[in-house]
Amino acid sequence: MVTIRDIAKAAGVSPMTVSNVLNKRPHVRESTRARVLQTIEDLDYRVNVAARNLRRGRTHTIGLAVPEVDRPYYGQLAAAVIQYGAQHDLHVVIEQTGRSRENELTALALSRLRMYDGLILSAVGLGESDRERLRVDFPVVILGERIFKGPVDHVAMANVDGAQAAVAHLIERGCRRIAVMHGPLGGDTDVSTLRHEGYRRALAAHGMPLDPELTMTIDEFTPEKAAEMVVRSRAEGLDFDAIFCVTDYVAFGVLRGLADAKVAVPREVKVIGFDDVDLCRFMVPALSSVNPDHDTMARAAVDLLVARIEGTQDEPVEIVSSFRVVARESTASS
Amino acid sequence: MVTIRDIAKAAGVSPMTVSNVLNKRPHVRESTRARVLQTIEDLDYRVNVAARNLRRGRTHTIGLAVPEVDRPYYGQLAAAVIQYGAQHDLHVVIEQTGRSRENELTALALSRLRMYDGLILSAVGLGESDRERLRVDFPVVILGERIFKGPVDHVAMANVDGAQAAVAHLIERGCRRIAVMHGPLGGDTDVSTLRHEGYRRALAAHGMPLDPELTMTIDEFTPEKAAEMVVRSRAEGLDFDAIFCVTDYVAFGVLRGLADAKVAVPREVKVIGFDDVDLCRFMVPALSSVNPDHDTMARAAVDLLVARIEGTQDEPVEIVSSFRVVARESTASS
DNA sequence: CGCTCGACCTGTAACGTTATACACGACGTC
DNA sequence: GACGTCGTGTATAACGTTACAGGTCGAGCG
Repeated sequence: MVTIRDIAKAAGVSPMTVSNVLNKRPHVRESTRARVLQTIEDLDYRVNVAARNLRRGRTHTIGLAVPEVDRPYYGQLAAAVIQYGAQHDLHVVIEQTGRSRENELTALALSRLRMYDGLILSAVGLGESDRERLRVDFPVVILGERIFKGPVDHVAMANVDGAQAAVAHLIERGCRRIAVMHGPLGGDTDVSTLRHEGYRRALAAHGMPLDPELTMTIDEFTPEKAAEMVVRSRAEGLDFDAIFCVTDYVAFGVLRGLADAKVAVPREVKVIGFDDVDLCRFMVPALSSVNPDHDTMARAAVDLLVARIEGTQDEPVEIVSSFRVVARESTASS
Repeated sequence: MVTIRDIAKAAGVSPMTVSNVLNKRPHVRESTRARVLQTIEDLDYRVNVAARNLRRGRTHTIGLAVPEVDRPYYGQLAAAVIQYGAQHDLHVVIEQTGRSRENELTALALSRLRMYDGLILSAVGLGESDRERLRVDFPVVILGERIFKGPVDHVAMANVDGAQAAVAHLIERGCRRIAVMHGPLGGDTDVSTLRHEGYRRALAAHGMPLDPELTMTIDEFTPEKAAEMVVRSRAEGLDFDAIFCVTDYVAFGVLRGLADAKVAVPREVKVIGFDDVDLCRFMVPALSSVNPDHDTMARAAVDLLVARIEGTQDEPVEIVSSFRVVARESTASS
C-alpha cells in the first residue's frame, strides 16, 4: 500500500508536508505543492481514511436509522439526508431498524461505537418512556416523531395539525362519515396516535361525532394490510364516505382495496394520505396528501446534527416542520 | 474517552487481554473474561472503530453506489443489500451517482480511498468503453447492467430475455401494435438499449413488423416524462394497443398518462413494466411486470463482493439472474 | 527432579495519519 | 548589526487498537 511516507520520500519532503498539501493548508510553496501532487498522481496514492479518522477523532460519517429504506417515504428521506450530508462532507450509513423499538435503541448504542460522528434516528417505536434512554453523550437528532422536550434535538412533523387539516379538507369536500386507518394506538408519541388525535380534533372542531366503528386499525403499515382491511370493512357493510390514512403507503393499499371492492374514488369514497410521497400524483386516482416538507426536515436534521457535532449547539432544539394539504383527484368533489 | 487501556487498568489486566475478550478469542479464563466484561459495562466502554480499522486494515464497510435511492427499485435494492451485508457484518454506505457516468467513475475512485472494503456499483451510465476503467485493484461488483466480460464480477439482469418475454406476453394477449418506452438508445449496455433489443426480438420471433413510430423515447426515467409522452402521443393520434415500459417507475407514469388521456387499461391498451417493484400490485390497475429476482441478485452481489474481499475469488464471474413475467390486471385479456 | 507442554496472560511495536512545537533562512526595521 | 517576523518546512509524538512473540506457572511425565 502506498502511504504518505512513500510520497514524502519520492517527492523529497517530509510526510507532514504531504499532509499539508493534502489538506490544503497554507505554508507550502507552490512548486512544492505541485511536486507533491504530481508524486501522488504518479504513485496513485489514496489517503487511508481509517488512519485519518483515528488521528482526527472524526469519521465524517453519520448514521441514518430508518425503519425500512424500501418504503417510499424513507427512501425519499434517505436520499435527502444523503444529499445534504454530502454538502457537509458527510457520508451516510443507513441502519434499518425494522420499526422495532428494540432496534432503535440498538442503533443508538451501536452508533456510540464511535463509528459515526452522529446519528439521525427516524424513530417510530420509541416513546415518551424512552426519553431517558436518549440521554446519550453523543450527537443525536430524532426525526419525525414527537417526543416532547426530549433531551436531544428533534425535527418533528406537524402530525396533529397536519392530520387535522387533512380531515378538515375531507369535511369541506362534503364528507360526513370519515374513516381513519392507522396502526395500533396507545403509544403516546407514535404517528398513529398523533394523527388520530388530529382526526379527532377535526371532527370535534366541526361538531361531528366520533364514531368508533370508523376506526380501522391495521397491525402493520403495509398496503397489503390496508387493502385487506378496506375490503373486509366494506364486505361487512361498514358505511363511510372518506378515509384518512396515516401514511401514503397505507393509502396506496386503501386505493387498491377500494378498487377491489368496486368502490369509486372519489365519487363514493374520498381518500387522503400523509407524507406526500412522489408517487402520489401518479396514482389513479392521484392521491391527495399532507406534505410535511421533507426537504426542509432533512436539511434541518442534518444542520442540527452538524451543529451538535461541532459543539456549537447548546440546549436541545425542537423544530416542527410546516405542512400543507395537497388536494388531488382522490378528494375531488364529485 | 474511555479506552481499552482504561479498562485494562481498572480490571487489572493488560490491554491485550481486554482486546482478546472483546474479540472472543480463546485463552482467557472465564473469571477474567467476566471481570473484564463487567468493567467494560461499568465504564461504558465502546471500541474505537477507527483505531480497529486502522490496525486491522479492514473497515467492514462497503459502498453501494446507486443512481438514486428514492426510486422504488433502488430503494428495494438498497434494503436488500443492507440486509445481506448485515449478515456478513458489513455496514453499507450509500453513494448516489445521479445516473451520471461521471459520478459512477467518481464512486469507483472514491471507494479506493480505503474507506470501504469493497463497492457494489449499480451502474447505469457506464458502458462497454469504460471497461478498462473498471480494472481497479479493489473489490468491485457491478450490479444490474451488462458489461460483457468485464474485468470485474458482475451480477446482471436478464435484460434482453426478460424484455422479450414481456413483449411476448403482450403478443399472446392479443396485442398487435405494441409501443415501447425507454430512454435514449445508442449505448451498448444500458437498460434501454438491452430491453429494446428484447422488444425487437419478441416482435421478430412472432413475425411482427418493427414500427419506428411505436418507439417512445424519453430523456429521463421519470413518471412525469412518461405520462407527458403518453398523453402527447395519444393526442397526436398515435395508435397502439400496448406499451412495454423499460422500468416500472416509467410504467407508473404511463398508467397515469393513459388515465389522463381517458384510455382504458387493459381494455384499450395493455401495459407491462420491468423490475416488479413492490408497488406494482397496488396500482390500479395492478401493473404486470418482469420480476428479475432482486433478492437473489442482491445476495449474489454481496456474496461475490465478500469473496473478493476475502481473496477467495479468482477469475471475474458473471451471474445472470433468472426472471419471470408476472401477469396482473394491466395486461389482462379483455 | 528436571523437562516439556499447554493455558493464560503481557510487552512491544506497529497501522498511517496529523497536531504541535520548533527550526531555519530571508527580509525588514530600528 | 541585533532583533523580530514571516514563510516554509520538519521531527516527534501521539490517536486506540491488535499481531506477534514471548513469558510465567502449574501439571504431567519419564
